[in-house]
Amino acid sequence: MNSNQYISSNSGASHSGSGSQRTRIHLGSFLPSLIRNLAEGISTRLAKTYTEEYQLTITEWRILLQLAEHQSLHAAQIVENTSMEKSKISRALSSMEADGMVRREVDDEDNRRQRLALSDYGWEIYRQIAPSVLDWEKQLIEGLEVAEYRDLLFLLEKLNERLKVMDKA
Amino acid sequence: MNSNQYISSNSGASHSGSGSQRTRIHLGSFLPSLIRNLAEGISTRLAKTYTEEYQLTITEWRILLQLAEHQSLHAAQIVENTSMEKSKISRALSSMEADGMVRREVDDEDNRRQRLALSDYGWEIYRQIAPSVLDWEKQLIEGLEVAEYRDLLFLLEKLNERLKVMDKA
DNA sequence: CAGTATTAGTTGCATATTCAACTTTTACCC
DNA sequence: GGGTAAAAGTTGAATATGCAACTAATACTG
Repeated sequence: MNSNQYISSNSGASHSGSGSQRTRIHLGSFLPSLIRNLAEGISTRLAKTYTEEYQLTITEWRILLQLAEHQSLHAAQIVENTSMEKSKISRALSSMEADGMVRREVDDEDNRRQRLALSDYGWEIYRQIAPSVLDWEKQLIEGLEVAEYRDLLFLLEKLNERLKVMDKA
Repeated sequence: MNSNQYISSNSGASHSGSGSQRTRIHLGSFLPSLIRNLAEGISTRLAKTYTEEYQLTITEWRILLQLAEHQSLHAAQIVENTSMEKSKISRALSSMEADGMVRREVDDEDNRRQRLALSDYGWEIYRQIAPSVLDWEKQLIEGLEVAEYRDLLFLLEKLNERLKVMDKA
């Protein structure tokens, strides 16, 4: 890692203790904004890859990704994996089922749940979109050194874990 | 940085070249999803800090942040800084003005634009919310080493730059 | 095993968001 | 300068979203 620029922190130099004296937020180092802005920028641009040619919404695309990754899921697992509202997911799934992309079957083991899976048509759409999406991501990543990319994945994961811990507290 | 876990990359081991052979996306290392999920998780949880006690929407809060940071802006600059839709910002500003948080004056130099600024009341709200928001962020960051935090800021910035470059291409 | 609590998912409804079309003003250019 | 293009915001109308209340099923607990 070769970052040596000075960045003033929102949480103070000591990086420990509790109770914030400072009442001014510095956006240049305010994590929630930085991450959200970046996410929005990435999503918006990437979405052009698939919303134009296919009529997928971003939400549907994200669900498609989940189902392609795990092949069989319950809605609650998608909620867990994506941090999206369950009502949002419920409606998106209905729409995707109506379009024939998704199959839903009541789970034998628990009749409240339903087993979700991509249909053949769902897979077909996925296969058509995935390559250009991967290509776009590749371009994005080419802005980073290999080590930086690895570190980034590690850090994102670490923050996710942190979020979970904070939820419990 | 002490990340030594193996993470398979979506863009292939060589990390160079162009044209993707692979048609399967691995969510564990797919940057758009990882970043978006994290952003969503952070925003949602943090929002509880200010939506419950004040009736700010996330959009309004983000605008508040912008105005507190730059003290005088045009709407277009908020669009630029946040990647939000200009109509979204337009309506949020109207609402914020109606609530007395924001002042809008037509810009002398260009009558299409308007000079935006927080009112005293706007600042008051900001001062009431900022501490707990900073506190929450501090808790989040405490999950990282100091060097990791620095690296993260660096990487987020680098990706933003990369996005801009890609837009031009 | 009865009664209560939890969980999975859906839905009503109010609000928020998007896209495109529009107004007004400024910039460009011959 | 006159005419066209571009930019800053606004707005109508369709859609998406979030919250809370709801149904149905399972889990817990005495």
